[in-house]
Amino acid sequence: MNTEERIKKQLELIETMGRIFEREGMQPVVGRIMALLMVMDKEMFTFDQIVEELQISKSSASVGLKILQASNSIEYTTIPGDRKRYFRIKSQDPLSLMEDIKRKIEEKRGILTQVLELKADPESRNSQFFKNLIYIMNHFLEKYEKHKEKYQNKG
Amino acid sequence: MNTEERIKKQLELIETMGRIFEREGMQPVVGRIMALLMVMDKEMFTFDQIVEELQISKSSASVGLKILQASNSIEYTTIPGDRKRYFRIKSQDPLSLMEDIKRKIEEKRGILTQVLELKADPESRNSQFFKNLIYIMNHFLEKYEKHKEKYQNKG
DNA sequence: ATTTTAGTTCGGTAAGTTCCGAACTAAAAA
DNA sequence: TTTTTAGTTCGGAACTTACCGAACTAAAAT
Repeated sequence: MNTEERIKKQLELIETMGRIFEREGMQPVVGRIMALLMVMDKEMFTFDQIVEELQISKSSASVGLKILQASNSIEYTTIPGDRKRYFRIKSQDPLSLMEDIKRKIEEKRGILTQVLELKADPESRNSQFFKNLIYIMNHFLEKYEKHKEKYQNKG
Repeated sequence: MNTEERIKKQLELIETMGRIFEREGMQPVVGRIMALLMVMDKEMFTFDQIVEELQISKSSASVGLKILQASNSIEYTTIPGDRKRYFRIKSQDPLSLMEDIKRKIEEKRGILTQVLELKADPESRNSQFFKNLIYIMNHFLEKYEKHKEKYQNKG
């Protein structure tokens, strides 16, 4: 694959990823900024480069970048003697991805526990189903913790 | 806690759960139908009972129930000599919850793999970060499979 | 001192979503 | 045969979101 082909595919991937981020609740422009910062060979973009590359307004870029910073997804560095901000994705601890998933499972478990506590009949069809769900959630959360420990110790 | 208190809390929980489902992409009415079928002591509701209980229009109920059936979240039974449909949540295999999570991780891994393949420099900051993410995803997917097997064998 | 750079903030608009009521249908009951 | 029941479908109103352009600001360059 030559460079030209590669760049074309990268641009396509930005659209695809943008839609995935959108499905997860980001607004379209925000998702595409995130995707841009992830896929291109250049990994630091200035405000104007983002505006130019994605063909969006300065205001959308400004708001979008603010949202991504607030959600801890990107950061910027500055170069002395250069007024521009250079934006890039924030490379957090890779485990934080798994921690997000864990938190979501815990949230669901919390809700199901409340539902169960409020049931008149703890043996009803739904009660039993929810007990099962909670059981499996506990099982996997437990296993997850063990593997996290191992992973952290080994590095 | 007496029955009255319990029912009041159940109604509150419907609102809370509705908002959680909303955050996950359901439209408000759909989320509240789902929550209703989950939390109340009665676990089978007719169309009219849903309309009445949630104070929504018949059209919203009709569309909402169709969406929930299409997404495999609810089902209905009928009673011979009774024209009404009795809707209830579908209690799938509890593992399917974990399978959903697995699929999402796999999807993300697929995208990151594509990103990585299109990078000019496979040792760039972002490339390295993505490699790390993919590594940890693989690690946990592998462990997940093992535990699933164990769980299925034991029951 | 004034112009340029690098953004931010505000107001409005276009598009999309969500929901409702009214009119409809198909089957069962009267 | 007419009426009732149990929904469905359609069109549009009300609201929300997503984005833009224009006006603005604060710092740096000229």
